Amino acid sequence: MIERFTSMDSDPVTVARRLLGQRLVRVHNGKRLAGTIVEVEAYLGAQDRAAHTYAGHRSPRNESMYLSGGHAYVYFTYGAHFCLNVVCGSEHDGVAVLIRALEPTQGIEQMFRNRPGAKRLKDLCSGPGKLTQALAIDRSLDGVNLRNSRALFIEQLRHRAMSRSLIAQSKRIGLNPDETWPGDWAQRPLRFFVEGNPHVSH
DNA sequence: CCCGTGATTTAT
DNA sequence: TAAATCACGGGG
Repeated sequence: MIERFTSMDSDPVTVARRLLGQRLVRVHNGKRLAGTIVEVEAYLGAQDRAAHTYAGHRSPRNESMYLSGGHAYVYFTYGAHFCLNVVCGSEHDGVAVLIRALEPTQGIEQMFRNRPGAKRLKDLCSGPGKLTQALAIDRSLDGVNLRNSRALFIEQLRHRAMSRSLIAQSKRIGLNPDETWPGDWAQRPLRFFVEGNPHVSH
């Protein structure tokens, strides 16, 4: 019996590390689409220049990032892409983990149909916008509870976090260069990925 | 390297 | 009201 991953109450760095190696599952039109999480980023809330909740900012877009740990925060960006975050901590914290890449494990044929143009398995889920397209994740899933939703959830494949030697760290992707950012927020090693896994984003 | 895309945020 | 920004992806 496979259990759900439910330990999202911790800080986003802890949750980020624990999410690596677990399985994201989407059930859409009666089909199961799933993949192993291989790359994530932590966003630390009011103090974090790169977080949507920086300085306590609130808007219709980011409202669900203030829900309690275990909810989904899905937003639309660059006129084309959806990104999926796992909200962490307690209600009002505004902290989350961005899911950046998956290794596809189930429903792969449907994922290719969802992403016309993708040729190789590696093209399917190797980026935050790619994986939401492959798994048919959009704003209709914003705010769902990943602990009890039947449409979107996370299965716990391993009880302990992945071994430290398999987890690599780096600065987060796609942020403004440091000179425009007071402090070192753009440089902090808040991206975590499975060392050597070919499905990590490029 | 460049550029489309459009919601959101920030400047005027 | 207008302009800039953006946790991106795809194509050279």
